[in-house]
Amino acid sequence: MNKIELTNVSSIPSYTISNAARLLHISVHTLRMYEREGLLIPFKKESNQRLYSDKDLERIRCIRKVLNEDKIGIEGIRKLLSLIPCWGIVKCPAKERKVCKAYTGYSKPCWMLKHKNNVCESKNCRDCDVYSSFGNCESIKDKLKELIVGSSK
Amino acid sequence: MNKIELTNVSSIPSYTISNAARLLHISVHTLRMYEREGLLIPFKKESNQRLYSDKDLERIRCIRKVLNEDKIGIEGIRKLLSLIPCWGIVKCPAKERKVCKAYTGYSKPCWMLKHKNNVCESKNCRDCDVYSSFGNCESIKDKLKELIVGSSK
DNA sequence: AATTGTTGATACTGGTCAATGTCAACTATT
DNA sequence: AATAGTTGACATTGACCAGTATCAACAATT
Repeated sequence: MNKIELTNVSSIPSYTISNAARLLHISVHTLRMYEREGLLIPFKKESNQRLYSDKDLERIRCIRKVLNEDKIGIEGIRKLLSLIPCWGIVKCPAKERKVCKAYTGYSKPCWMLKHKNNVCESKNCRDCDVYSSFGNCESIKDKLKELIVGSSK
Repeated sequence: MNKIELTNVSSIPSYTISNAARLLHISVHTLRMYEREGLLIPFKKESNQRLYSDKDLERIRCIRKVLNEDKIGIEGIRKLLSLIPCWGIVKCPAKERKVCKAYTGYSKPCWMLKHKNNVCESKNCRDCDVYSSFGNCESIKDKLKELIVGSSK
């Protein structure tokens, strides 16, 4: 099911930053700003050049919808993202959780932190399920629904 | 444990709106605005007069911190509040969830909706644990930590 | 060689919105 | 009767910020 979604919207990073900006009708600068603010993790070549996939573009459209239509600022989005229960998604051990700022903190999404000595260390955040929880606009709550079953009656 | 917290900060509604405004150094108008925007549910007498408790004041201080320091707007707070997994807190049956806008929607906290034919119908939102999940500023994530245990290793 | 990319800094603009003020008509408290 | 509360509407203000623009120095792509 996740596999299907992944193939429906291509995750292959193929657009340069200027091409991506043209497709989205925004400036190159704005794309870099989103990245600096922690909302976006584009693919990077060895040369450090950014490349964007269709999935990235979808995420950016979502960011812009929230910013422009819902009138929620970048700081607000970051707060929303920091509510994503990464510990439940990547199944990090309770021992690691205790000292992890993604678990104990409240202001930054996990992928903005330097993760050392835990299950995330070897992971690439761009490809992580936690980061993708914001792939489309309602997905954070959908992820909560998945994780919190509550009464099964 | 919850009992202790409840008695530490009084939930007894004792301040009139003008007294509450004076204590918080804001205007009466602002208090009514927060209420209209769905961030606050003051106690109401039969005569419709609002009364605020110390717990209410604490919540309002939290709202103002998020608004003024974190620079998240009212709409953003509402989005945060609508992420509270009420279905896991009040243990509403799966059958009810399916047709409940608090579960299916993404933009309004449950207490802003008219709830009919479900477990919430008889409840007073002001006293509900869901509404209290925003009693202090970090409590939404803390509630998620409670509900999502993840790996128990 | 020319284009397109990278970094970081700095400054400006236009629009949005939290908050306040004020008006009017009414009701409850004291 | 006077005070303090309620509702709704409408206008204003001041601050913030998303987005753009433009520097400069440099590296990679084509």
